[in-house]
Amino acid sequence: MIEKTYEPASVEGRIYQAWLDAEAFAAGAGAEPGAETFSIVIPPPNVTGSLHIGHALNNTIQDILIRFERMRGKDVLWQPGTDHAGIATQMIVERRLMENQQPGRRELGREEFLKRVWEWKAESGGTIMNQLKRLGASADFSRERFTMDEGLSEAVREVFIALYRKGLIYRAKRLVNWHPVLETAISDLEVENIETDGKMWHLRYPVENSEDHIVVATTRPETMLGDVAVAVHPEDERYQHLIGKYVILPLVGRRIPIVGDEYADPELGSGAVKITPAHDFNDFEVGLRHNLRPINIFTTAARINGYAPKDYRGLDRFEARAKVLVDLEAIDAVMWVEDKKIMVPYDEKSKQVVIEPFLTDQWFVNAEVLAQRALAAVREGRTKFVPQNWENTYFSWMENIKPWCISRQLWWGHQIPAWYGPRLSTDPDFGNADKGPKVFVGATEEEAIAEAKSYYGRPVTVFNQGLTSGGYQEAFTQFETVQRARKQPELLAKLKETDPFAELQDSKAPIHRDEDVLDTWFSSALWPFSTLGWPEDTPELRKYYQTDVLVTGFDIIFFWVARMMMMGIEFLDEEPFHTVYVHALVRDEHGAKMSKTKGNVIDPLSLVDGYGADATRFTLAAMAAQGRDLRLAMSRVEGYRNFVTKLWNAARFLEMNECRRVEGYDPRANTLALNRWIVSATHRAVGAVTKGIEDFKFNEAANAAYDFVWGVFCDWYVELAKPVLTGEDEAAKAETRATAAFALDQILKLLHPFMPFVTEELWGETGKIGPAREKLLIVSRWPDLSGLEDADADAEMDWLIQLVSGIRSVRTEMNVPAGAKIALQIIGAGEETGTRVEANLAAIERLARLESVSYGSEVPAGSAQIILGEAVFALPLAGVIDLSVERARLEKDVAKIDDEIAKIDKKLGNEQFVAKAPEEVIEEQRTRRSDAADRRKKLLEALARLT
RNA sequence: GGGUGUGUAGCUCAGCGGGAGAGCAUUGCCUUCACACGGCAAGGGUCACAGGUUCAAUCCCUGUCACACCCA
Repeated sequence: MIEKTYEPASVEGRIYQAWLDAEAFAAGAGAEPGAETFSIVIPPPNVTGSLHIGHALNNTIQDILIRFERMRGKDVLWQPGTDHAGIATQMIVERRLMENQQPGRRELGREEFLKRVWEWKAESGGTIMNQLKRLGASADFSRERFTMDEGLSEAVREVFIALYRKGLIYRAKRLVNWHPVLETAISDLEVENIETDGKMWHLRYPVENSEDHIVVATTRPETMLGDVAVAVHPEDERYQHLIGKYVILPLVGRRIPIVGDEYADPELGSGAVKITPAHDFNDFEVGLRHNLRPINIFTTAARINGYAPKDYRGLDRFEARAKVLVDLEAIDAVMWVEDKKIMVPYDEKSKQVVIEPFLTDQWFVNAEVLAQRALAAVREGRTKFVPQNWENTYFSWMENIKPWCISRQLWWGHQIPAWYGPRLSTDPDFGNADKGPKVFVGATEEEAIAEAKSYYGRPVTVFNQGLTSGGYQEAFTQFETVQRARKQPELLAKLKETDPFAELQDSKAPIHRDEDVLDTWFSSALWPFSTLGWPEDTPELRKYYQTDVLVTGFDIIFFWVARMMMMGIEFLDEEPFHTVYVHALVRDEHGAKMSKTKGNVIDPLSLVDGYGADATRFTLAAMAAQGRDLRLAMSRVEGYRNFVTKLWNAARFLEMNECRRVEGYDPRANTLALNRWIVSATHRAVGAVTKGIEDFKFNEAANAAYDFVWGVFCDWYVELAKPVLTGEDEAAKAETRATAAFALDQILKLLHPFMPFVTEELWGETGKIGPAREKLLIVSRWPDLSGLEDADADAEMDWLIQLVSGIRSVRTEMNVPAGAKIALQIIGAGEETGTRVEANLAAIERLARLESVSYGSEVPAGSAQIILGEAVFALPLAGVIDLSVERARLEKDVAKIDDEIAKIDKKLGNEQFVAKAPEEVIEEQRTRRSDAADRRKKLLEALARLT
């Protein structure tokens, strides 16, 4: 027996376990032999994360696609897993250490610290995957991967080395976005520019050997300590005479040139700008154009370093600003100050730390080269965006792609497989500080040592203690000193004088591994193939790559889509997916972005707790219209919870009326129009839902299913079936029972991708009686009712529904008490109407609450009249109804029809319309006009009869 | 400043060249033998504004206004 109420909380866990026990999520589960594949890789969520509503939408969509294709018999893989979220995870663990008053990571050392991170990951890293399970995600969790797994790490090393050898990865000194608290480079995508109330200081710099001065404007006065030039627009007449002259930098005393550069905007401020290449991206470019050597005045913690005057050293950047301003005031160098809205780069996560453009040695991917094929793939349609307009976002980012800084000054991540050593004196770059040390890249230390040995032609020593501790730096310096000395005999002789063994000091070359790790996205970019076993040539890789769809939010196009495309094409010569489905952002009811600080976050798990996973999923699907944000209103969730209940109760009703599935039931053999119709209507619904999912129009699919199940099956089929089920005609009863059970089966299948739990539960319940179920619903076949359309039955039921609705409307408008049974008299019925009335007599009587149905030749006086087709359906209510009310009702109908006729006549009377509109449109208008005219005539007759 | 998108019923949103739709909310009736998380019925819209294209515009084009987001 189906329970009286459906309680998601008590059902969902059990059903989910049943799927797991049946291994229904495993790659290829339930597939037809030799079926084509359908695969999706999850965009890997952060291992530190927990499920938010965006994940819920993202994964609901993936699960709908996966369950749908699995039911269509495809060989399906949904690959789950998480990424290691370098910065976020390291921060969490460091914070935990601090909170527990344990030693920090530097005291612990790399190895011990990493042990702690792995411990934390083991402890709470599974959170988000477990939360996905509560949503009903049918990913193959037996294949769950993590970006730091050995196999995936091997993929990272392989890719790094391959790109390095191709020259697509290089090391360079560049300005990067620097996080001065974490002391690491971060991606430009992790920076959020926030408009802030700031100030613009106008500073006066004296021109050398002159009474003249030049005024520069800046929002960051402290960076003046690192100024190396002043730029003016080359065509700015005010300053042309100064180009080539020098100013003396106040407080510092440095003599710096005035250069002409178009970067200086004559309209802005004074038209002159200070140039600080080490601390501003634009200034860096200006510096390159004018061969200005950047002066970095900050330490990695954004304190003033030794390149600035003594008085400022050790101050942090904000203290330095205050002091610089005081000191400039003192020499009267501050001309004036204005308030100004300025864009300040903040760390995107905390929005607390101001990010610093910082000049350091980092590893970069030459993304511009990799981007070319990734761009072509989309331009040439091998990978499509849905909705298509997201292509523009992809193009604009890819076309303006910058070198991708992939090194991070962290410990948690894939340590860069690069070792450094001093250069040999024979090296063309020997002694060139800008070129940095000699680099050896290898998958293992052995490989790196081998590389180094062949370079040095002598043994090497590997220093692992790090640059700061241990003797590496010392050994490096000694090696270089000897190398330098070898070039100049007198230097060597001098060296030998002080140290007889000096020459031995380059007998062993010191090398040292890069301490830094790679950007997390470097490994995420490989996800579509590294999770399938690459670089091994595995069966899974051959089978499931190329994957089919990447489902993602638009904010992630740059993060994942672009990088996965570049890497997939580079290493597998094929795009990682043929379709990118970009879904909406979930906002709150009023359209605001959800955020913890605003406190308007809707926790998907609390929705699951309150309304059930099915209602939560259905809501997200039903609201996932393309190209629009999704405002989540609780009333909608509640509405779909009601839908789940409705389905449950309908199934319960069928069970109570012994609507069992029948072995060998053939819908083609149905005789009753009611049954032929519901099969036909189910066929239509299957078509609409199928098309919706295929086209990624999940809202259309969900609404089609909703309308059919509630609006057609429950509201009409079940109601119309009631008289049959309680009637005497055993054959009709048997056919209706079997058909109802059959239709419910199709409904369960149709709804399964959206509402997996309640449908699987009902599948089980209805499987307890009648023929045994062969398998779980999750691996059952998607409905195919082709050939079961039935236009005659559709027409008859449409007529019946119109008749019943018509009578109901009149009853209400005439204030006939709901409980009162009334008589119906039919006048002027043709043969077809007569047949239809007879065939559906019981249903008409019941649904319209009639006590009798009879035929007459005249409409009884004082009747309410319903015009349907050629016939008049009269409700003789003399004495009960108010004739003036009935007249008003009919007149209103006439007015409506008149309006319509007038509109059509206007069209048909327009010569241009008749001449230019397509024939079928004109024909349609003519048909509509004649139908309307017929109806109008009947209504007028009915009105005439009233008097 | 550049780009993208959105303005349709009180609210949340579909539709997007030829008959204005749904859910919720509202109003009235109904404790009818699955379901009050229900049933039946009803009211409610110059489809932001102004031009244009077209035989025909809520839908296409241009502009204006408003809002949102992305990139500088």
